[in-house]
Amino acid sequence: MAETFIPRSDFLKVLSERGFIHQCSDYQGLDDKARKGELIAYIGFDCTASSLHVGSLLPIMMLRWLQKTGGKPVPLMGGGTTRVGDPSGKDESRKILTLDDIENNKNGIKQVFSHFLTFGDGKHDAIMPDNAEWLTKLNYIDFLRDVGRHFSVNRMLAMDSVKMRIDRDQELSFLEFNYMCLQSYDFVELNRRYGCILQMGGSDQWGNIVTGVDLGRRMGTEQLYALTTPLLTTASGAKMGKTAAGAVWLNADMLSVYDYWQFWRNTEDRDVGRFLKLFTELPMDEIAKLESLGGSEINEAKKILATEATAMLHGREKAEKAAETARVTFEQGQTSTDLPTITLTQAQLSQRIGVLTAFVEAGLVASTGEARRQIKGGGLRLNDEVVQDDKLLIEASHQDQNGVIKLSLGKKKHVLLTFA
RNA sequence: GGGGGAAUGUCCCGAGCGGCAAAGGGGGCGGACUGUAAAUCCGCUGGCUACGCCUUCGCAGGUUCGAGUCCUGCUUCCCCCA
Repeated sequence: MAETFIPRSDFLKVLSERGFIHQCSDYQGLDDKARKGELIAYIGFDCTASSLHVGSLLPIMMLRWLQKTGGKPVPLMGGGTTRVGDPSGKDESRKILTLDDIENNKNGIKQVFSHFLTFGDGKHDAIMPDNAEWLTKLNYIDFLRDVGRHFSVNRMLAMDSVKMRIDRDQELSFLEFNYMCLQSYDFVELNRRYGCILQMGGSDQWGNIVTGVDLGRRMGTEQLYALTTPLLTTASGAKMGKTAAGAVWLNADMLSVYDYWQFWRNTEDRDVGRFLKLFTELPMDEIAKLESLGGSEINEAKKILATEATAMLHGREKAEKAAETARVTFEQGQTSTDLPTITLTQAQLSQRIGVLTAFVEAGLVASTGEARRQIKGGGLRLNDEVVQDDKLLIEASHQDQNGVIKLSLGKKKHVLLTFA
């Protein structure tokens, strides 16, 4: 952010010292607004998957801080815009989702927000509109006359998201080309309906957001503002939120609390401080202490990061439990009964189960072929013993005193088998 | 409308004189080293009832003992000329 600008509002002060800010259309103007009264701000969320992943956490945290500093957060469901598809930052058009998919995705995504925001009818309570409410009612000719006339195709062509596609000779359909018009219109609509004056988002949204600010001016709203976050990558340059098993989902039914905790626990050293600021609410001086830890002591900071971040999403109790499970598993080398568990039948056990099948059932490997290869590479363990023989049969004698069998892939991934 | 290219292992990029489960990267996973980190080194990276069988190179046919590789038609994308 602008070096010369020193924010005075609580909202911008927090965001800037924690590293949330990449660009703002008018720091001073926004700061003044935030100081004067209640700031109403929105962030749009596309309904392209049935859960958000950690990549969306940054914007969600901004809404949370907004609420904590006296503003009113408006997470906007993109039920309408998702039917069009945002071309920003993508070099190929996305598959067109069916309305059913979008509706299902929306329901999945909604759940997450209640963990981070307080909803209700109060002044500072969050509200969650869906842009399908107004976008699907638009009449084409009316929209062109009232809104479309304010858009300059010349300028739209110059925008990064569009230009990139054109420069690379990649198809950009008229449908997608309209996305920014709809997003811009959302901003105006949210201003009219709720008095929302700020739109936030990732840095890839900058173009779409300022286009909305501009549209507001032309359509006679009060002054609107744009604020974006930096694109979040790990210190080694990887995109945030992708792991082997896929995305780091926020919904517990798609990624267990324990795995979520593990995701944060495995943060690179260099990222610990940055992540503590962005994804926890620990005070800055405490974070400063944690990030100054050197060598292996930084692991303590990682555990705190993991527990704090997990507590915010899944609750303190579950987070502590995940931390304890990890402690028992990694630091004492014991089998915690709270590790992810798969239940098979007693009948299956009595007929004995091939190791390969067992690891596939446990979800640790995708196929028996992969299990075979992992065995060759020494990557599979049964009750902490390296599996040598791919013909090994698992039977009752492998159960511990609690009737549990532990399967591991590598050193970090463990699944327990129980029998009912 | 005419001419010329391209589509490869369902993560991506990308080689491939008719014998190919298909070179090489990237990414990912596993191993070693560590601190559940990074860097580095090594291995693996179609499926299965597994010394065998099955399915893969845009789609559909054809030639051949044998086709990713040759021929025909189709689809999609790119380039040049109109």
